[in-house]
Amino acid sequence: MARAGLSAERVVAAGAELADEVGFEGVTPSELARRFDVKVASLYAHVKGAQDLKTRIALLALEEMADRVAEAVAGRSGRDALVAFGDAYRDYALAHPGRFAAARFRLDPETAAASAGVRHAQMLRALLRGYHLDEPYQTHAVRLLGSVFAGFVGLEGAGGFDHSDPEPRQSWTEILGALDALLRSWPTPSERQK
Amino acid sequence: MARAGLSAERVVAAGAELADEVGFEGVTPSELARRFDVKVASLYAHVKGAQDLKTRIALLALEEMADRVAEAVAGRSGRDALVAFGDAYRDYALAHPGRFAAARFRLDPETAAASAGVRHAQMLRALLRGYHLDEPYQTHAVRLLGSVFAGFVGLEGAGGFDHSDPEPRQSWTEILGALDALLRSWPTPSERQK
DNA sequence: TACGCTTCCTAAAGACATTAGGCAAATTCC
DNA sequence: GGAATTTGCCTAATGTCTTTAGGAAGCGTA
Repeated sequence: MARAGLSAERVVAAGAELADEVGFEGVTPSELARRFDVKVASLYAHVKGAQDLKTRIALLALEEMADRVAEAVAGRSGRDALVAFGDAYRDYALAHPGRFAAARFRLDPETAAASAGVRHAQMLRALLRGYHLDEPYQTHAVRLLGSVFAGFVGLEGAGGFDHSDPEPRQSWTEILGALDALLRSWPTPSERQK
Repeated sequence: MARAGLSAERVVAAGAELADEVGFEGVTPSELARRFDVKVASLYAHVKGAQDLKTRIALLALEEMADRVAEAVAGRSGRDALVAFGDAYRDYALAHPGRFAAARFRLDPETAAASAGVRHAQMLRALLRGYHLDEPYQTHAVRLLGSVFAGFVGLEGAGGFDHSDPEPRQSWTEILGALDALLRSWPTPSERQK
């Protein structure tokens, strides 16, 4: 009885590949076992179950995204950093739609707190240092950027921009530029006086 | 053999209720049949299958959201309309998380084209008339607003804002205000000269 | 009242997730 | 190098879900 040479890492990595091919919801222990040419039950030696598998893929995706973003923004600041951050995020999602969907998988609070998700937030805050925002505007800005990134990329990936004309890429560039301007003037002078 | 009095409408409505209770992915023909105290196969007289059921719930949610937004923005313009739009959208998602998730269910292109999803885009464009943007900035703006709305509400609903301090509501208000300012100065004077 | 349409049923097949228990391959230790 | 142990993969079985086929009973209508 030859062994397939599985391991938790290989199973999760294959799950991530599978997600990119067929969508995150198509990632099932059964399909994965088929790809490894192994019986389903065998996977349970490496992964606790379907939930665990999805969670691990989500964690992997969060790590990978955080790594790419970190590399992209390294040595940049201000608008350059904003664009680098956004592009790294979006490029990852376009290249790995299933992993990106996985990264949006709901994790329980403890798992989320120990995930690379916190690095994402930290990097956003680091990016915003270049804009000299005081609290609570810094938090508002983190949420705004997170919302725009997740929202735009999610809609683009879901085909939400398929039936109107300019390339999504153009809107993306303009939006990043506008966000840069917005952050520079936030809070507005009139609000600063309060 | 007493009849349960089902119909496609009742099944879909119950499916929407169920989605809000247990999440959209928890909506299954089996669970629905249990709630109606009916055998699973009976549902197939009203709905083609699980996919059809989910699609119909998605369409219902899109309709409901569009109706609420339409009522909220009626008679308003500019910043008032923007805030009304955003609040109606967000309030709906908070009150009906399962339906909101359903509205983000991927529909095939023809179904999407015939759905209330197009009303959403039309209403955004109508809203933006108050900001006098020329193409392609109007499209960029539609995409920006769509991204912020979907992104913020999605993250909030997923608990993404649970571990930092200001209430999401505050960030939301500030973000809407900032978007209003952004749209007013978009494109920037320097870009207008090009 | 008898007809037909619709609603709901039983029955059955196929896919997936999960657990229990067994055997063989790899690893470790002498 | 061989024995002991750990580990990887298997068979078997159970329960859940989806879907289809075909039958019987309620409901409206002629």
